[in-house]
Amino acid sequence: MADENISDLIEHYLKEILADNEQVKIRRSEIAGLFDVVPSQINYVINTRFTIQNGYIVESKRGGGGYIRIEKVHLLDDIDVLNSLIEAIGNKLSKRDSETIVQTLYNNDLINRREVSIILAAIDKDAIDLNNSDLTDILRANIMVSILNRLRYER
Amino acid sequence: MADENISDLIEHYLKEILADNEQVKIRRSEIAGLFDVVPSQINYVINTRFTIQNGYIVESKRGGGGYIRIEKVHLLDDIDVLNSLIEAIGNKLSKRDSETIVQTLYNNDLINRREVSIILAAIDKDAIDLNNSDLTDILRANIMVSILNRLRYER
DNA sequence: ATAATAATAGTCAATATTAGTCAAAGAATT
DNA sequence: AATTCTTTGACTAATATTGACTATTATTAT
Repeated sequence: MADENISDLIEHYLKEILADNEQVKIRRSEIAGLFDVVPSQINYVINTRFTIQNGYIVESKRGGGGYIRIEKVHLLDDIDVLNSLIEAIGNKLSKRDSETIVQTLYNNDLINRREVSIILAAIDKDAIDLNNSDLTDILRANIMVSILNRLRYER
Repeated sequence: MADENISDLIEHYLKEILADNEQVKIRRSEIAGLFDVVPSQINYVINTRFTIQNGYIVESKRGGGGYIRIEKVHLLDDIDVLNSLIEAIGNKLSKRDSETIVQTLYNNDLINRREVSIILAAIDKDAIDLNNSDLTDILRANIMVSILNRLRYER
């Protein structure tokens, strides 16, 4: 415990609060001041230690009264399918593969018919077409991964 | 929810009244005085939080006995809601407006909580960010319109 | 009636107050 | 030595707050 760096200390500080609460809402500069680090280090801690993979979602607001809120989410038990799909996607995804994935989700009862059509609408060719098929495949991958990550937990 | 900014407090104050009433009629300077802000901040709150997309119409009158009236709007049916939202989007859509739209869909029972989160995941900043904020707004608009169109006959 | 004045609300740009990004430098680990 | 992780700070972005100026409507005076 003695040889922790400051990012670890900040991480533990926040997780201690999260042990008793579903969420923690902070003012970035306040926490930075508390640990005597620059404010952007708080972002570093969040980006490296409070990711969705770890079961946290983060939202924030700038301007007066701004904040960062970290929320603990309950990761579902049976998410092997999702994890392997996310892994398999990588950074590009063809239309054909995306349809296969949606079908897999449906077959595994991870989404229903309505959700199928919402997801297909989101990655619809016309919606994400930018006259650059590489870019379209990248976007399709990003959007699909984002949705799959969302399906990993419930609130 | 103690440490919100003043604009949020004003928003909640008005929405609390609107929870029990179809409309609320205020004197701008009175509300400004109540929260100790300049009168034009009331306009800021209205312009950012009581837009037509959020299901409110606002009308006002100047001069003696002047007022601002905020009214909850009743769209006739689901199709109307979807059409007016699609119309309002145009070809670009900010993150803030997109969240308002999703909220409106939910308030009108057009989507459920899970669908809210799937849609938000689809238009998540990280998913559709291409280092070009104009492009991001265009993509967000495209995807949202695509989903709204799907919801028109998926029901 | 008309003109002047008072009493409102609206607009817009400047400023303040937050958080986010990114790349470089430094430290720790392999 | 190379690689990865941490720390820092300059710059950017988003949101809120403020106030000077403008526009509209009502009231009062002539």
